[in-house]
Parts: sequence; structure tokens; C-alpha cells
Amino acid sequence: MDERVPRDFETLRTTILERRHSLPKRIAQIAAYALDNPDDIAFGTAASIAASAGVQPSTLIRFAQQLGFDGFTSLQLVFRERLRERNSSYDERLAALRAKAEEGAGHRAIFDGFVAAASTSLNDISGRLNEEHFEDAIALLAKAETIYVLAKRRSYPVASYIAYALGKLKIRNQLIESAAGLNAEMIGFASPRDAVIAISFSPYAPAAIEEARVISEQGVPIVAITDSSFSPLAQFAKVWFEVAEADFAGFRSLSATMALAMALTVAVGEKRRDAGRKRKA
Amino acid sequence: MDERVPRDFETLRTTILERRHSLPKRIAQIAAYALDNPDDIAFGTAASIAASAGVQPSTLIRFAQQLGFDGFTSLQLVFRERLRERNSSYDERLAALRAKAEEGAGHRAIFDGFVAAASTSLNDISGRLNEEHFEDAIALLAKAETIYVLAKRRSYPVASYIAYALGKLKIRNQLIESAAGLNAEMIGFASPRDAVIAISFSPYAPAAIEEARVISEQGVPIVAITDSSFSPLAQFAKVWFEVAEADFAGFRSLSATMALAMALTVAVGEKRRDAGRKRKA
DNA sequence: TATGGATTGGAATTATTATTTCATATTGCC
DNA sequence: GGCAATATGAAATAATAATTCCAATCCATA
Repeated sequence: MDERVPRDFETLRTTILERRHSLPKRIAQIAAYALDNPDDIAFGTAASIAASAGVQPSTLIRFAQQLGFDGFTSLQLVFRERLRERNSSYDERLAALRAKAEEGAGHRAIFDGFVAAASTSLNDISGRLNEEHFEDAIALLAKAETIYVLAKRRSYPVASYIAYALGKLKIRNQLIESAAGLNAEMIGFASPRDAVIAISFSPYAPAAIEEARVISEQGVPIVAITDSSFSPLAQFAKVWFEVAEADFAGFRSLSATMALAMALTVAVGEKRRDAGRKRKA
Repeated sequence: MDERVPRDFETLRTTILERRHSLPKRIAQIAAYALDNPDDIAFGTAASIAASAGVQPSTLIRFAQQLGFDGFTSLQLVFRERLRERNSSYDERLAALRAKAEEGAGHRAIFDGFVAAASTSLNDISGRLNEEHFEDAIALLAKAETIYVLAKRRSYPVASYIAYALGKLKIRNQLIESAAGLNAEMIGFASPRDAVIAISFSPYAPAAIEEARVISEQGVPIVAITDSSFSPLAQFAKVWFEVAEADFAGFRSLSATMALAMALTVAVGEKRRDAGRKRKA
């Protein structure tokens, strides 16, 4: 065993991919299986793995030997090590972050707390996004002449990001700011051919709700991002998204909302480009 | 085996913790070891685990039986299952997201791409935050009379969030907006007793850089959040943070920057509260 | 402190699993 | 198309690991 044996999964993976085409059929078969089902290699027995991959146990051992290991067992160790590391690389780290943050050890803990809250929120939303609503929202926004973006206070940063991104994508948009008292007039210009993205979380800013009400009464369709079905925003909206953000130290994360906002914006941009192309053709 | 056997790790854990005090000494010893080193149980052999825990293999089996399993092997399955799930619950899921996003399957892929980018960025920053810089920045900002917040374009949402949070914490602050032409005068008011949080990423908005230069020449200390040591912002800053945000579809995530911004803000708030308390005492 | 029951250690046993071997099949090459 | 080299399948064998068993020890209780 003087030749260089891959001792970590990434090296192993690379090695396999390099040699892929020079491997005999059955060996290639088990190689593909190994990269596709690393967990099975980590936990299975030579016999069970061979069966799942549709080869003989001896082939599995030859595969290991071809890679420079002295048997299946040593190959398996690499797959097990990977699981150990992977595992500690996230969930446990997040748990550790949370634990550190909770026991409140100084300023670093504050940082860890916010990182953990943001990660949790992202994790959560990625499983919960309603794909139909997402498509509906994109369709609705893509055909709008002007997209109005409405959000106050905590949600305002998201709105300003949307406005920035829409601008970069050359999509006409209007941010309804809280600052000047011109909101009423701005809203007055909106027509049913336009659309609104409204964002508001509990405790809902009264101004945001009121403006959403007025604008929906003008027949302008609203896409809302909010935090529950009881949200007053939901009742005015054509489509609405529920985003649950984790909080830390009384401040809620914005990461999930941001990710959704970015995705909406870019998807609308893409949809418009596609539509434009079709019209020309 | 009619009694209820814990089939998932959490249940098992709870069961062990409940019975902890009624277990015989050696069994308790292996129980503690199991909860402390779940990975070892998942991968080890009865003999190796027993040795590490300082008991006999037979004790390990008795432990498993006491919990209702019919042997060590079935107990081990629970520990292995946990690793599988844990693993697929994040890293692999993220990889899957990325893969889906890359193969570009419709709008859902866009969403997945942004979620993945945000997760990656958070993951990254949590390992890279320089704790000393963080403490320095907090100290510097905590003693400022007014905190100026300076950011344009893509970074503006972060600035507006900081301004909002500082306001909620009753810390005097001033957002230097790009809109009106009053920036120069606003900046003119800043003194060395104040401080600035400046945020800018490549391609650096010229206005942001210019304003940072002017304000630093007035002797106002700057805390910068930027993306590399070559950033023009870094040279004006007393303390600066490097934040590497992953991007998707040409838009960069803001999640790591946001988390850092929130942490900074809240930490400053906390430091001020502490200082206030001490002064009174 | 004697006694019964529970607990533990250590070796023997049994089961499972990896590996080797050898006959057979396949492939590439002249 | 025939030959050698290589690859594959299947079963035998060797190794390893789980489990069981029994004697020794510990502990609570009378």
C-alpha cells in the first residue's frame, strides 16, 4: 500500500471521477452507486451494499482495492468519516451556536444568536414555500406596468432591496416610502394594470395596512409577504406568503423574507424576458 | 419485545434521561457515554465502544436490552439513523438545492438558489468573524454620540435596517441617504465624538467611498463592512469586517451582512445599557 | 453480619461479515 | 477467430463481532 490512498471523501470522490471511464463495467457500477449513495456505503455491510448496487461482494472489494485500500473495510472508513464531519459541520454547529447564544456569553453570543436565527429561518422557509402561490405571484407581477413596493419599519429594508433589484432589472417600480407625506397621491396613481408587493409583520404598521386597503380598493392586485393567515394584509392580497422568521434578542431575522423577495424579483425579471422574446418571435 | 422501544434518537434520549437515576452504575456509565458520544455508538463495534466507555461488551448489550431493544445491534440502528437524517437535513439538502438551482428547473430553482446562497454566506461568516475586531467595533460605536450609517445601492437595505434597530434601541443615529442632495451638510455635522458604520461592496458606489473619505478626514472613526482588504473602504476604517456573500443569478445574498449588522447593533445597545448602569452605581 | 437478589466481568459460543479462491465468462488484440 | 489478459460470479474460508453464560462481586435488607 505504498500508492497514495485517498483518506478523505473529497479526494476519493475526485479520484473516482477521474478514473471513471477506465474502470471495468461492474466496478464502474459500484463506483457510481458509491457516489450516489454514500450513506449506504457508510452503514451497510459488504453483502447488503453489493446487493443494492447489483454486484457481487467480491466486486465491491476489488473496487476498494483498485483505489488503493486494502479492503472494503478501509474504504468504508472514509465514508464514515465523512458522515461524522458533515454532521458536526452543520446541525451540531448550529445547535452549539444556539447553546452559546442562549447561555449569553458576551458579544460573540449575540452574533451567534443572529446567525442561528437566520439559518433557522432559511431552513424553515425552504421547506414551506408554496410553489403554486409562488408561480401565481410571479405571473401577477410580471404583467404589471408598475410594481409598487409597500413596507414600513422593520420590513422597509426588504422593500428597498426589492426596489433596487427591480431597478437593476429595468422593471418600472415605485417604492412607497414612509418619510414624506406624499404616499396618498402616489397610491392614487396605481391602477388595476399595476401590482403591489406589500410586506408587513406583526405588529403590523397601521400605515402599511391602511395603504394596502386603499390600494386594493382601487383594484390593484397585491402580493403580500406576512407572518400568518391572521395578518390583516392577507385579506387584501390576491396572493400571500407566510414567512416565519426566528428571532433573537427581540429582533427578528429577515433572511427568509429577503431570500423570498430576491427570488420573486429575479423570477419576475426572467418571466418578463421570456415574454418579451416570445412577442418578438 | 412488547414494550415500547424508542425508534428515533430523540425518544431514546428522553427515555435514557428519564431513567438515568434508576440505572445500575455500569449501565448508567454506558448511558452517559452514549449520549455524549452518539457518533461512536453509530460507528463503533460493541467491543470498541465498551472499551472507550470503560465497561464490558456484555454491559453494553444489557444496556440495550434494558431499553427494550433485543441487542446492541438494534440499538445501534437508532444511532445510525440519526446520522443519516441529520446529514440529509442540511448539507445534502443544501447541495440538492444548489444542484436544482443550477440545472435551472423553473422558478422554484430561483428560490432555491437564493436560499442556498444565503445559507452558504451565513455558514461562512460564522466561522470567520474576527472576535477582536468585533469587540473593537462595539466599543467604538458604544461611546459615539451619534452613529452615522452610510451605505448606497445594494447595501442600503442593511443601512436602513441598522437605522431602524438603533432607533428602537433609542440610540441616536443618522442615515446618510443617497436621495436628497443634503449629504454633504449632514456629514459636516459629524465630529470625532461620533462614529460611522459604512457598508459597501464591489463595485463600490463612488458616492459612498467619497463620503467615507470626507468623514474620516474630519476625524470621525469608521466601522466598515466590506468584501475584501482591497476595498477602498478598508483604508478609511478604524475597524473593518470582511464579509463574503455568495451570489446567485448575479445578485448577492445579504444574509451574512444582515446578521453581522444586527449583531453589531444589538451588542452596542447592550454595551450602552451596561455602561449606563455602572455610571448610576 | 449473614442472605438473597441484582449487577458485573470475562471467557466461550454463536452469528455475522469480510475476504479469498477458483472456475467461468468476457474483452481486446493479433 | 483464436489466444491471452482481464473481469466476473459463486461458494468456501477466515476474520471479526455480537451474544450468551456462569462465576464472582456488590449491595440492600433483615
